[in-house]
Amino acid sequence: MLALSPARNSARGDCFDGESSEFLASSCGFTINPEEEFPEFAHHGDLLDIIDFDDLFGVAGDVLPDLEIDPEILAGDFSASSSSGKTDSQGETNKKGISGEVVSKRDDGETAVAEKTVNCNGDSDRKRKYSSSSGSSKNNSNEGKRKVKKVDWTPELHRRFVEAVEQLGLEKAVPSRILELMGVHCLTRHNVASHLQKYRSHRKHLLAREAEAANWTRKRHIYGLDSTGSNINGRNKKGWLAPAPAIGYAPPPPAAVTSPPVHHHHFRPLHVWGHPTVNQSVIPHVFPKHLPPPSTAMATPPFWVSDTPYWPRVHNGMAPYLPTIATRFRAPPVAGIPQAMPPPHHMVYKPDHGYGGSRSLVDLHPSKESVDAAIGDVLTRPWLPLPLGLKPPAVDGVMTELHRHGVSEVPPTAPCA
DNA sequence: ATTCGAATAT
DNA sequence: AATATTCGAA
Repeated sequence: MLALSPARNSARGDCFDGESSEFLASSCGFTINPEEEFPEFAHHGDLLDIIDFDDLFGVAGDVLPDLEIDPEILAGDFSASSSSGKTDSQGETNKKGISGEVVSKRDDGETAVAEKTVNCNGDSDRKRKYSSSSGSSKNNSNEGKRKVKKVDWTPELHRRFVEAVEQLGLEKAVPSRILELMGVHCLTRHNVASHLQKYRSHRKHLLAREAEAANWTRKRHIYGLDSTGSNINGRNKKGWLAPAPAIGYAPPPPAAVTSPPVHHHHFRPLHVWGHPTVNQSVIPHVFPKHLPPPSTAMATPPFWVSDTPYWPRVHNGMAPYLPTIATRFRAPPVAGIPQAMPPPHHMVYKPDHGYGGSRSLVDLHPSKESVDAAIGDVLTRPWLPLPLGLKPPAVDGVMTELHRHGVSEVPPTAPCA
């Protein structure tokens, strides 16, 4: 019987090291598009018969990764793989053993973590249905092998990715190291590199915009919204969270009054998208095998509600990705700004794949800096309306204070337009 | 020879 | 838009 595990990357199964696989398995998603990849079969229909789509896409639901099969693999051309065959790409290909077990053949030797046998076949039973019977035309030896074409970067995967990046520090966050730390066997260095590229570019973008926005907002926040599209939480729609300042920037203090009950988990789960905010001192070098399931992660308290650094100290050199303090500035909820209404507590996390994480209520509490800035603004431009929450002092109080300072006469008010 | 990462392709 | 592949450079 021919197991149909992909050359590398399996849709599910033990994509990760150790025990975490259960919940992470779902993260190991790849996509397959039978119609596209097996045109010839599509006509005959036997492929369709063979494949149990329900099984594939239905049951597992969102968890089940989509698989995209590489035609060449289907054809049986295993070794050649696709592409021009740069040494690079092939090196990481996992070949499937006779048993159907995937043998990792990564080219970066350093990996120790991941080598614990990556069996990206956890799902092999299901996949097997695919290619088995329809023999490959070219090379029967590889019958049924499907090369997974695309990796679906699920929130969990991304989380691991980000965590790895954080642990490494942006400087050292190169694909091979990230891969290592992630401990996801079904990924290749290329997969990671690609994701990294996107990740960086998103960040760059975000940072640039945020800096700009912060600037703008800082000056004009009394009037309204930040025009950037970033929400006040610093996360864009896609959830590529803007990084926290690298150095010397203390996280905002927890909100005193409004802060919801916060639980301090020692192994605080991470936000799915963007930068997980990990307590570096607690998180093991290797990704914890007992990472809590996504559901738990969603209830995660805001990053700064902990004694941990918001952002791992990063030495420099990665300047392009480092935000400035200004970029972290958040306009306080002031007059005219819709965000004044705090979100319900349950909105801490949004499990959609939309990469959109929302922060908890506490997150919205203006930082001291923000408040100071607001006050500063008011002092600078007293003619503008006061932000919500700021009340003018009572006349009596002012008078008293003036008297105390030796001012007994106050000129008549000259109403400003 | 390997790995990175920007550019480019799908 | 997301991911893969290519390709020059370190």
